[in-house]
Amino acid sequence: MRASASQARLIEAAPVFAALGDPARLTLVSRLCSEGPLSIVRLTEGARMSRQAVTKHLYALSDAGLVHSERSGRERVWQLRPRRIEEIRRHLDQISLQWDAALDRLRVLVEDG
Amino acid sequence: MRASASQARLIEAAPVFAALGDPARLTLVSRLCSEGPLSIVRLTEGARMSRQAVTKHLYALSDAGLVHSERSGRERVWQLRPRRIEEIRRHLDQISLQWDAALDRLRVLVEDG
DNA sequence: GAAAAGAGCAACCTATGGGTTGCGTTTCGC
DNA sequence: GCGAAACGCAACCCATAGGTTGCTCTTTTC
Repeated sequence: MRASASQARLIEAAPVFAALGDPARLTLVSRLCSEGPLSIVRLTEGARMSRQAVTKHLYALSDAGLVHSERSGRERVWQLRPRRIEEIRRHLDQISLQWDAALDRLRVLVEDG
Repeated sequence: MRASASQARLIEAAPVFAALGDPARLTLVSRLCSEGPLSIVRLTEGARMSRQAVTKHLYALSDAGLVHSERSGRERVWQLRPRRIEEIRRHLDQISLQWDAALDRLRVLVEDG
């Protein structure tokens, strides 16, 4: 494939990386990973910030397609989006392959880390 | 391993994700991937911004350990940091494994995407 | 040795990200 | 039906990320 094509695909990943580029959001993702679907108040417990801040982070993750929410009674329950996350994984794998290829090429050029 | 341990490791990755969370920086990484070590003017060619802006992005990537530079005569040449990038790959793989485990668990709970 | 190429430094500007607070609205529990 | 719980909405605040411009300094080049 041409470099520009793989580059375009790489750049599409920017919003996802950006969404994951915040400790608070990574914490939320981690909790949804280990604890399953949770409401906002649940997610706010243990987080060192207000419910509104948590909500904003959740919508940021949602915009990147990483999580998904649904109203349930007076609660809104958030959970990971498996399919989307698998897509991203494949994306990362693809990037990794390109990196590997690039690194191999670079190792031929120079031999330091 | 305990959830808090894997969570701590995940959160350490935040600065790296943040560094990659910008289209301009992903473009720079991509170019260093496909074209090898490049000077600042080279990297500025084709980029829709000033040399200073490119420089700032390069130092952002450098702070995350993704690239590395060296003065060569009147030029400063930037390149990827293979070892560091491999570390990050292993990191991503680890995160992927955790995600897979979590997704398996979630699939047991609910059957939608 | 003078001009030009390549960078570094610093000041500055603006939009936005991350956070808060206050208040209104819906839903649950008794 | 009434209070409390869970949330949505909106305004606001502040730091900083991302970008520019202008000037200086060093290194090539001819």
